[in-house]
This record gives sequence, structure tokens and C-alpha cells, in this order.
Amino acid sequence: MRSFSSSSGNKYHNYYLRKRRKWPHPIYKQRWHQKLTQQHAMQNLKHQLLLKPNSQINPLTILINSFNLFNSDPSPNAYHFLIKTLMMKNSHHHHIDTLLTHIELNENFETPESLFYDLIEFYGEKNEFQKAIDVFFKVEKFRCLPSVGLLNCLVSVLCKRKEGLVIVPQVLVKSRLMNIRIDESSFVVLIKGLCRFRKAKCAVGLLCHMFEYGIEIDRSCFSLVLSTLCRFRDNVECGEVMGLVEEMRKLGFCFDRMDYVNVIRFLVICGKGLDALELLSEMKRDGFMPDVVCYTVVLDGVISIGEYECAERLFDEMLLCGLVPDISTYNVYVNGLCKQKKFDNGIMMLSCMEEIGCKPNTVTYNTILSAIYESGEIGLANDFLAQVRRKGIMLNSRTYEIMICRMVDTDYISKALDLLEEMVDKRLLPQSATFDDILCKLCQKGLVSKALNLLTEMLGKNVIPGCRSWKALLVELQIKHDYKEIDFSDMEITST
DNA sequence: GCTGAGTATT
Repeated sequence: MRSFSSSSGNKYHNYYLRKRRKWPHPIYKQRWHQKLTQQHAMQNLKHQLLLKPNSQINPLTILINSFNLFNSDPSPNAYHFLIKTLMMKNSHHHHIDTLLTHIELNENFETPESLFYDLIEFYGEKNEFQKAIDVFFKVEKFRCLPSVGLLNCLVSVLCKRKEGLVIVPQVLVKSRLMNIRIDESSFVVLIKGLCRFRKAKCAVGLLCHMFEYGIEIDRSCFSLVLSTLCRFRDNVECGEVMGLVEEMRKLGFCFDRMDYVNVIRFLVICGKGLDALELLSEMKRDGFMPDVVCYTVVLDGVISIGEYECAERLFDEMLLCGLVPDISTYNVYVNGLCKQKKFDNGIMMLSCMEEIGCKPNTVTYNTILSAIYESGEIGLANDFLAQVRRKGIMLNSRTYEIMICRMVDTDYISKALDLLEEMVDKRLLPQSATFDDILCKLCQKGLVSKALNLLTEMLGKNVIPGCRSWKALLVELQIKHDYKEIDFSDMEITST
């Protein structure tokens, strides 16, 4: 009772009366009737399509007949439905054009934009970009007023492939004739497309344009461009990348945690460990607490440029912050010790790591092993290797490659051959470079028949040498024999 | 609230 007399109840009551007065009974009823017949016709259409899915009858005829049966005109929805059905059938695509021509010339309804969204995406998936573009520029002939959303749909379809991306500027220029105002979302689509193809520099250009035209720039867009810039460089020098980054910051882009990490990693890759360290400080000042991964990246950066004291300080700082170094952090740290030839400290670190529950892995052992080999202390290297083997640590292909490389360098070719065999027996695939090292050495020493034997054996195990080997073999064989006399028959390559 | 897309051997 109370709700009936409430103001909201009255409002609805009045509204209902108004509606009834505005639309007299008969028309209302007529509309309702029209809707119902269209529904029946639609059902009939669906039934017909289901009944004869591979019918040779023109789908347009089926459509018209279905609606004629109920004394009604085909609705835009019916066309849309039929076209969508045809899209799903590979052999029926050619009927789509017939239907479109019919809508264009023989119908007079305003075609819903959703049909064109579907069409553009459909042609996009088939990589028929020109057809997608044609559809877009013809929508007005279908009495449809295209929105910026449809343009964005077309642009995003084009941005899926490089050959589409290059047509986008022309499409945008032409779309101005249709009175479509591109907005923030259009720029986002474009920037995403550019970043997909690593065109970070162009993307920065677009950001600047957006800024000039006062279009609001979403920070995720900035972040995407930044990470693309840092990851793929777009053939740009480190300094130029940093210049672009600076430009973005001038446009008002504030780094968040991940943005800092991306730029820091980039600086490390460029060999600018100290700049990375500086940015780490800035990150902290900005209120972002670096995590273990971030510290590890910077630690790696300063170690690779030989700033070992810096590295020590950074490591301590990380511990003071309460962060727990992980295996990668320790590996980077051990690498630093090894670079300083502090092998004993490195080996001591192994037991420390065990104690604190961060077991060294193959990377840790490889780091130490290869550093000792490199230093020329073969005795120490062999002792260490024996220790590692005793512990039952799994050696990986990298370990073998370190050892083989060293044996080849120090002319212990038979030892290298043993290691290669052991490696292959353990089903570890040597890189072609490692195989090349041995083969070239054999050729160099004039042991061509041995090289050929090894080649045959390895090819049998599906290990393929690189071009360095082939070159060395050909050179050697050419010197010793006439080219045509060589019998390659037992070295036939069956797989590549 | 938020953390994500990021780390180690040449």
C-alpha cells in the first residue's frame, strides 16, 4: 500500500499513461505483430539453414523466401545472422558479397554497425586487408553512419600484420573525409600495433602527437612504449633510447616500479652499470622498494663493468633491506668473485649457500669451473671438476662445452674427443660451435681422416656441424686431393 | 592496498 502511493510508483504510472497516449493502440499492436512475424521468419530461416547446410540454393533466396512466407520483409538482423553463418562456412564465402550488394541496392534500412565490425574482423582474420578496408569505406552506401569505434576496429585488424600496419596512415587520412574524429582509443590501438612490431620510436612520435593535441595519454600506453623501447631498441643506440625516455618523462610520464626495472635492465644490457645504479637510487627516492630481481639486475650490471666494491655495497644494502638473495643473485655474486679470480672465495660460497638453504645449481658450478679454466689453472680446475663429479652434480651441456673448449685450446684434442663422446652419450646436444671447435682443430693439425670419421659418427647421432667445420674440411681436402676425387658417399646427410 | 611483463654461465 505504502509503495503504491510513493512518488516513484506515481512516476511510473504517469510514464505508462504518457506512452500509451503517445503511441496509440493500433500501432503498438502492429509493431508487436511485426516483431512476432519476423521472429517466426527468423526461426524458419535458421531451420532451413540447419536442414540443408550444404544446399546449392542461393542463401539470399532462402532468406527472402523465409520472410515472404510470413508476409514480412527481411530484417537487418536476419541479414547479419545469415552473413555470420556464411562466415563460418569456408565454401560459402562468395555468397557474402551477393548479400551485401543486395542490402546496398535493394534494401533501405539503416544497416547496423555491428555487421561491419564482424565483416572487418572476418576479412582481417583471413588477411584480406583490402576487403576489410573496402567494407569500411563503403558503409555509408549501406545507410550506416560509421563511428570511431569501427575505424579503430579496422585499424586494429590492420595492425595485426606488418603489411597492414603500413597502410594504416593512408586509411586514417582517408577516414577524415568521412568526418570521423580519431580519439584516444584510436591512438592506443595504433601504439599497440607499433609496439607489436617493435616500432618503439614511431610509438614515441605518436605519444608526442597525442600530447600536442591535448589527448589524454594512459600510463599503460607509456609503459608499453617504454618496455618496447628497452627490449627491442628498434635499431636505436643506447643514448638515443635514453633521450626518448627523457622525452616521455617531459610529457608527464611518471615511472612506476616496473618502468624503473625495465630501464634499469636496459642500461645494464648497454653496459651502463653505474647509470643503472643511479636509477636504482632514484627509484628508491621515488618511493619504490626494489626487490631481489631488481637488485640482481643492478648487481650484474656493476659486476660486468668491474665495479666490485660497488657490488659488495649493493649486496650488503640488499641484505640490510631485509631482502633474501635467491639463486640468481648468488650466481651473479659468485660470477663477480670469479672475475676477480677469487676462486677460493667462490668455492667457499658454495658451502655458504648450502648452509643458508640456497643450493648452488649447475650455473653456479659452471661459472666457477669456466673461470678457473680460463685462468689457466688446469690443475685446480680438474680438482674442482672431480669434486663436482663426486658430489653427483648433474653436468649440463654448458659444462661440457666449457671443458671441451678448454681442451681444444690447450691442445688436449683426445681429451676433448672423450668429453664430446661422453656428452653425446648423455644425450646432451653440443652446439654446432663446440663441434666446430674440435673439427677445425683436427683439420688444423692435418688429422683430416680423423675429422671425417668424427663427422660421420656425429651425423649418425644427428649432431650437425656449423659452416666453420665444412669450410675447414673443404680447405683441407682441396689441398690434399683433387676436389672431384673425394668420396662423400658414406657421409650422406639424411636430415638437416 | 597490490606485484605485473623483470634476474644468473660466453
